[in-house]
This record gives sequence, C-alpha cells and structure tokens, in this order.
Amino acid sequence: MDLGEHSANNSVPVSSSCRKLRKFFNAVLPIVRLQKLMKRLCVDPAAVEISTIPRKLQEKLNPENLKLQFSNNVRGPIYTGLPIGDQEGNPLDLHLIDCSSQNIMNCGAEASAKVEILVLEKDFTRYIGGEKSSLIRGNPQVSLKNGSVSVSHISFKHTRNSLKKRELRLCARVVYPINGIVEAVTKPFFVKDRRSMGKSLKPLILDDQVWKLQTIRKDGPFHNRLMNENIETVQDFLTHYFLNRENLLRILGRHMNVKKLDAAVNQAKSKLELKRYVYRQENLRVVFTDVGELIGVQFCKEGHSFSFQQLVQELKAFAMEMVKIAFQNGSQNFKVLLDDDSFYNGFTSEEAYNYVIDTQQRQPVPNNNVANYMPNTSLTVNNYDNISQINGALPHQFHPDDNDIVSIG
DNA sequence: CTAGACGCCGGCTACTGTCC
DNA sequence: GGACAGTAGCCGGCGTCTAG
Repeated sequence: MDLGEHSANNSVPVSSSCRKLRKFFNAVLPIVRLQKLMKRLCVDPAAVEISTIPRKLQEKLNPENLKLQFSNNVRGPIYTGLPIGDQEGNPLDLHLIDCSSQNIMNCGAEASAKVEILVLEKDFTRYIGGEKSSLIRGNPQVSLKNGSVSVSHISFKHTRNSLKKRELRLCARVVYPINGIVEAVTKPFFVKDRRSMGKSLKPLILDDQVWKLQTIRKDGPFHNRLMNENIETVQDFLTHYFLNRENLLRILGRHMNVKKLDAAVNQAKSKLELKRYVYRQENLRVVFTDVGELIGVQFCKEGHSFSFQQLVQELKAFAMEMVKIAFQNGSQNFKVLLDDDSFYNGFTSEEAYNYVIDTQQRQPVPNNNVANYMPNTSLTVNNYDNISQINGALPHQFHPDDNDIVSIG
C-alpha cells in the first residue's frame, strides 16, 4: 500500500505533520505575525526551546541578528573518551556569526558570551542528561573569546557500561547574556563505545602482538598456527610476508587466502612508519624496510635508480636475495638507516653513503631469523611480485627523484 | 584513611557476514 | 554447510580520584 496516498486520505503520520508544520513556519507564516502571536499568548521567545523552531526562522526572529555556528560538522562515528572533531581530525570550534555579514562577531558583550554545550537526540526531541547524567566529559560551559572558542576538549563519557550506538547532535546555546542569539546545532552523528572500535581503527606498532592485525583473531586458529611457528609480533608477521609469503600462507592454512593476507598487510602498513635501510653488494644497492620489503635498487657506478615496480623479474628476484642476505647476517652487513637527517639535507652522492657509515649510522637489520629458513629462490620470482597494491599504498614510495633515496648513490 | 564513584582495559558471548 | 573473523553489547578487575 502506498503510504503517501494513505496519509493523504486518512490519518496523517506524525513525521508528515511535522514536515508540514516546518514548511508552514518557513514559508507561510509571516515572521511579524508569529512575533505578534507569541506576544499575545504571553510567550517569552527566550523561554521557547529554540532548537524546535526552524533555524531560518530563528535567525529572522533574532533581534540582534547573531547566531552561533560550529566551524565544521561533527563526522561520526565518535568514540567515547576521544575528542570530538570532524572526520579529518580537525578540532571543533564555535563561532558567533553576524547573520547579515556572515562574519565572526569579534567585539561587543556577545563576543564574550558564556555558552553551554548540550547533547540532543537526532530528532531534536530532547536534551540528554542533566548536570549529573550528562553524556559529556569536560566542562560543557565555555566562554567565547573575540567571538570564537574551541570545544575540542569535550568528549563523550566512557564508563564501565558500554554506550549503545546512538545518533545524536551537539547543540551550543548562549547562557549569558541571554539575548536570543540563535543556537548552533550540528548534523546528526553516531556515537559509539570505544570498546566497539574495530581493529582497523586502532594504532599499530611493529612490536604489537600479531593478533592486532586484521583477520588474525586473538587465540583464534590463525593466531595459534602463527604462535606454533614463533611468529608472535606484527614485525615477525610482516617479515615472513615480505621474505616468504608462500610459507606464511602455508602456515596459516587453507582458510587464509592471498587476497585476505594482502589486505591485512596493506592495512597494517598504512598504520606503520617503517624505517628504510640500504644494503650494498659490489655495484648494486638495495633499499628495503624493517620488515624486508624491497623498495628499490640502485646501480652505484651509473647512479641509476629503479623503484620496485620498475624492476624486471630477474632483477627483482636478485634484489630480494640481497635483502634476505642482509637479514640473515644481521649486524655484520653494511646496512644504513636512511632516516638520518643528514640524508635529507643535501647529500647526493657516494660521499653521503660513506658519511653515514662512518658516523655510526650503521644499523643492524632486524634479524628475526626469517631469512634463515628461506628456500633459496635465486632467480625465481619472489613471493610478493604480484602485489603491486602493497607498494602502491606506500606513503613513501621509492622513486629516483626522491631526495632521501637518491642521496645514497 | 576509607568507601564509593569513575574511568580504563580487556574478556566473554551471541550474532552476522564472508569465504571455501 | 562449516570454519572463521568481525561486530555489538555486557561485564569484571583494577587503578585513581575525591568527599567524608
């Protein structure tokens, strides 16, 4: 049955009547008539729950022509205990706006007004909590300074009882001096308990337990299999992945596939800041990360650099063998940490490489013995040859024009 | 000093979705 | 259909803070 037809002919649903009322307020009822009506009914406009009146009407009703406005909309989900901000992590600010010019009102008594931050249900039906049962942590009362104030100190309370997912709005209203400044209300956003934050959103470091990775459940079958092979940390896992992916897949068993594994590694890498190392054998240098991921190679004499994607298969396999050797021999090799500032500041040649070696920048490559039980794959295509998406997602892609990499040769 | 409130951390369970 | 991970919701342990 068509509900629209039904409501037109019979009883009108509440939401429909609300919409009609709002339309009426916005377009039909002249503002002056409404003001007169409120006066005749002895209704104090300041006592009216302003958020129940359409915002445009509020602005017209407002004699001072001022409104509060959030700098940006809150983008959910917002997790309990974490500061409120937009999706990009920008702080949430509140401004006093002159409606006629749309500029921030930075002078006068109103520019120093005291403002209260409240939590509203999505549908504006009610404010949530009183002083004691407020969902807000942090002082909900703030004072404007030159017409602006940051409200990023506010978060939603995190208690032992987890908060159910709910859709809310933030509202800011002036509590002193009360002169009818229009309230600011955000668009609705979801608030969730921090305990329900997925693994994908949590930070990650190399020393974290391997079950912090996506698709590896703590004490789950994958975790148990990895523990049996002494793959305990994120670093162990990633090193196995980059030096011998086939072996890692074998360890994980038939329920792990390449797609899932790549996705997990990709996601982990996006949250890690991997250091880069260089290892040299005769005329060739390989650049790789803490976890054995080949970034690129460089021919020392010619000075030519190639990123991983630019390498032909045979050279990829050869470079991977060099990375494995660097891992096998641990600190006995020439392995240079590339993150030294000196590399970013103008070293562009062989001297730079020698400089770093001479000034104690020689670093042991993380040696977790993965490479020691690698099959000898010389001139066979290595395990991550076909995972261009992994390197494609690199925040610091190896490229001949990259200053910090070029400087090694 | 102590009891209670509060917040953080993490475990457990049920349900759901995905993949083989 | 079975195996598995992810998600949501609930709960307990423990540390810290604060008022009495």
